[in-house]
This record gives sequence, C-alpha cells and structure tokens, in this order.
Amino acid sequence: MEEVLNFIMHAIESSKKLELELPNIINHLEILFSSIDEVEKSFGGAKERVMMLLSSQHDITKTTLSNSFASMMSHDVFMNKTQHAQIDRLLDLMQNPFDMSHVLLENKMISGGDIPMLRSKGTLKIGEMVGRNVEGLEKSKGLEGEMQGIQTPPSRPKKSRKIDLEKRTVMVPAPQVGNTDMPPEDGFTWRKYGQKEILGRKYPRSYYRCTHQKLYLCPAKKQVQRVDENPNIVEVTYRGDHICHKSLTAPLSYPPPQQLLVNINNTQTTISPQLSPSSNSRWPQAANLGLRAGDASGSGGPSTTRYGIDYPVADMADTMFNSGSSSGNSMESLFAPMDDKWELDENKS
DNA sequence: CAAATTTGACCTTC
DNA sequence: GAAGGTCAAATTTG
Repeated sequence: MEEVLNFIMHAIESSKKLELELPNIINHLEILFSSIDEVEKSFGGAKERVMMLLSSQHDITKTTLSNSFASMMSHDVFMNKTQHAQIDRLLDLMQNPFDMSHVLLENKMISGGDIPMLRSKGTLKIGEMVGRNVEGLEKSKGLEGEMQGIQTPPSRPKKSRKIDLEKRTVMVPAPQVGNTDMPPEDGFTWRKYGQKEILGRKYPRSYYRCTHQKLYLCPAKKQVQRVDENPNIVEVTYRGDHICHKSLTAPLSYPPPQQLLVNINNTQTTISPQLSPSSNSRWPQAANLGLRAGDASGSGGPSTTRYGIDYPVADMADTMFNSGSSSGNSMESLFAPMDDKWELDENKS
C-alpha cells in the first residue's frame, strides 16, 4: 500500500511540476512529452499496485475501477485548458509533415542534438479519444455467436458481428518511416486476420485479433485504419477485452517508451457518454497505444508484433485501470529513463 | 516446419 | 443487394 501511495504522490508531484512548467515548455515538445510521460508512468505504477492488491482481495471489478476513473476524467483532472491547447498545437504539427520536421529541428535545438523521444521508432504519439461507440448498449439481444462456445457443424459456424462487444476508437499517429501500415503498439500481440477496402475510405481497414485468441479464447480484436484526411494518423478501434494476461502476449521488458503521450478529448459532449460506466467496463486493456515504426516487415511472414508498453496520457483511464502492464521489475525500466528525462527537464527549468 | 500474413470467398447485418 | 466483418487456404518468412 505504501508503494501505491508513493506512486500516487510521485504522480501528483509530477503533475504539479508539469503545470508549473507548462508556460516554459510550451514549445519544447520533448520536454512536454517527458513530463506527461512521467505523470502517466507514476499513475500507471500506482494502478498496477492497486490492481495487484485488488486481485489478491478479489472481486472489485474492472468496471468499478473504470468508473472511478471515468469520474475523474469527467472532471478533467488531467487535462486543463492549457493542456488541451498544447495538444491542439501538437495535432496541428502532426497534420503537416513539414511542421513535423520543424518539430524535429526544434527538438534538436532544444536538446543539443539529441532527440530522445523522436530518434527511435515511435516518434510523436498522440492518442485521440474520438469515441467510445457503445455499440452494444441496446443490444440486449443476448450474446450470440462466437463466444458461446457452441460448436456448429462443418459448414461455417454461425457468427455474429453483433456480439456484445463495445468499441473504443482512438486516433494515433502512424509511423512516419518504415512500414507505416503497422498497427499501433499497445502491449499485446495481435494477429492480422483480414483486410478490407472500406467504402468511402481511401485506405483499407486491417483486422487484428489477439494472438492467443484460440489458446485463451481471448476475444480482443482491433481494427486499424488510416485516416483519409491525414495518412499520418491511424484510427484504431478496439473491440473486446483481453482475457489473456499481458505477460503472455508481450515481452516482460519494455523498451523505454519515448513516445509522446497526449490525450485529446475532442469535445466534452463526445467524451461524457464515452465514459459511461457501461462503456468503460469492457474497454480493452490495451488502450495504451504505441507505434512501431521503422518495421518494414509488414507484409507477410511471421512478425509477431512485439509491442512495447507506452501509455498515452490520451487514455489515462485505460492506462491506469485497464492495462495489465508491467511487473515489478519493469517499473525499474520504466522509471530509469524517466529519471534522465527529469534531469533534463530540471536543468531546463 | 511453425507461425504469421495475404486475400478471395463467405457470412451477417442493414 | 451492398457493405462490413470473418474465415481459411495459400503464401511467406524465420
């Protein structure tokens, strides 16, 4: 419990720090990123500990947890107006490749030649919560279809798209280099099972399901689609919750998440319903999107998607309550780089 | 050879 | 019947 408190206190501290420094780092995206990252990690650590405690105590459902966070989010705890403005700016940058290069230059200047958050693969990462389409809300038609475990003979088993799986859509930047069609990373391993041209959409939609779908009957799925207006952003729609443990699907050691974490609530009106208890209760655990850029192995062949963990502030709700993330050990790897970042930040301030 | 991706066909919904 | 979602055989890759 003490550990939880430590994490929370650290998160709060980091938040305050961020708030104070905001005017100074408004143009320093890398610092801004690090700061957000710090806050997120701390809350993530707290969440993890709480989850561990809960699982030992049993029976407090994820729904409850999600609701709690939904409530927090609805009060905009983590996103004040200034932060929203920052995100708007980042989005603008994302929408213009030229501006992106400007960002790079900008970071270079700031960091004296090194661009920790942009130099590797992830580049900028903006999670935009565009909607939680509670598709299943009125679909009390009952659970039909694939999760029932009813075996139907040879000719294709009956399946239904109307399974009571909620959808959650997030917008994340597409990889800028390499195979830009790769789906965002989110800590789980996915297997592509289809791709389809969608009417009115410029780019095809890819369908992924949890690699362990068969082994663990894990119902988690996701769709990845590039945004027409801005190919630099992909729309990821999650359906179903992972029931397989993350450790089964992702490596135990996570690469330092050097990506940008931004949560964008388009509009308050959009968000509120999305945060309804019912819609939260079954969010995919993997709400934390990442990017795997620079991987040119996108087409064909076994390329088990090894997703590093990263937690966009974008979806801190999920980050805190839904991602079955790292082990105790991993926290070290999470915080180690952060210390460096803060050193950097503190030097600036 | 196992595991992942590709892709055309099939299924379900509207 | 059209469109979206899924299956599964074929293909690719390590």
